[in-house]
Amino acid sequence: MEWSEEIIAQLKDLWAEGLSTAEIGRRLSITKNAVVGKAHRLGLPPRPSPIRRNGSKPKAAADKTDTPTATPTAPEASVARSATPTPPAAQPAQPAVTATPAPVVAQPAAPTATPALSVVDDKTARKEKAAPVARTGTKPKTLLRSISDPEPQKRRGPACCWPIGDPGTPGFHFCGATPIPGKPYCEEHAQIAYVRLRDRRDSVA
DNA sequence: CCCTGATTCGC
DNA sequence: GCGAATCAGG
Repeated sequence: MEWSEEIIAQLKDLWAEGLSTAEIGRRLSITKNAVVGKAHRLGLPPRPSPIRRNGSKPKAAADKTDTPTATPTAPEASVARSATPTPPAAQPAQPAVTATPAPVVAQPAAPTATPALSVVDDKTARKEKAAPVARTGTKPKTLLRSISDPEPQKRRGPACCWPIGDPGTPGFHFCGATPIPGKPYCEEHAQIAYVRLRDRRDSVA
């Protein structure tokens, strides 16, 4: 895996967005393991992990240089590391949600120089069976983050909010095309935006 | 069973 | 450094 700056940037962004590792992986056309592994190496803030491995390892007992209980006066500043910008309506991305289409807030792989778009259908191959219609009540508005918005929205009509480029980058902007009624993305991007779960199990064998 | 993320370890 | 395998909790 060629972890270019762009990919890493996207990973970070997606990670910060609160997407699950598997979700990010799907979007970047990589495995969740790769995502997690890289995320850790990058020193990204760990997200609510359901577990905390600590028992003994049957595989290999990594005998480290014993860990003394040097407890260095651990502070308590550990507040909610999430501290998400909290978008207008929809939640950032609740990992707890199951069978959910791609979080509207999250920005998928930017079409610009991103293999995901070309390969995404490879593993995800959305059959378009279950229309990822926004959950009743959860109206995905055009939640723009605190990014530099050159043109907020000249037009009043809805615009595809598919992110082009990376947030924070000078050339960053949104698709802006006319979205599908009921969806925040245009038909083109809606296809790749809404990726249903339960699919990459069989791919890998 | 499904999902999730974390860690370990061979490469 | 990378990621599959594995572990582990909901």
